[in-house]
Amino acid sequence: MEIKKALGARIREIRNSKELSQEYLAYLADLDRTYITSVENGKRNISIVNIQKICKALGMPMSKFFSAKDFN
Amino acid sequence: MEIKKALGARIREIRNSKELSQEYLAYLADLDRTYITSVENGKRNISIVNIQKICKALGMPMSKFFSAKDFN
DNA sequence: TGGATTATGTGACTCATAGTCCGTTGACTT
DNA sequence: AAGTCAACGGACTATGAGTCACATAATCCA
Repeated sequence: MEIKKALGARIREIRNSKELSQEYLAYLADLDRTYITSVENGKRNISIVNIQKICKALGMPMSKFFSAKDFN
Repeated sequence: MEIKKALGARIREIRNSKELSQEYLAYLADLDRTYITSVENGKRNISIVNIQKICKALGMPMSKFFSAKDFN
């Protein structure tokens, strides 16, 4: 899968597993709700700083975030 | 360590272990030579597409790239 | 049924910065 | 001296960050 889509899908997967809304995740990560939407839908080429923000908000270290087989 | 610096240090570590010059890595990754310099020195907020390009050029899956303890 | 709320998606926009391309400098090597 | 490598700077263009108004669909409940 294309990397932006893989990353978005991974975020959505974790967010759903924790039963967080996009809006609440956005609040936790200090990002805009619509920005989270577009990232999850693979429309943004997100940078490392925002990846880290989202990982922190999801309560997951980046090492674990990227340990999914999508990133092999 | 701050994320941009950690990521730059990680790239440099792997690049050196493979004995590649910045210029040759830039060529492999289809990026600019001066850009690799600034990324390695933690000055750039690199995006996921370019992280993937560099990982491919280094011959390392992103999952392994981020498995270093710097990213916990 | 209909209106209120919640969650998500989209297009368009501004602005800061990502990223390129030119060249220079200094350290090290042969 | 000449070559390689890393770092840096200026000027430039491309693009990501961040936000907004608005749309859609689902759910709940009066």
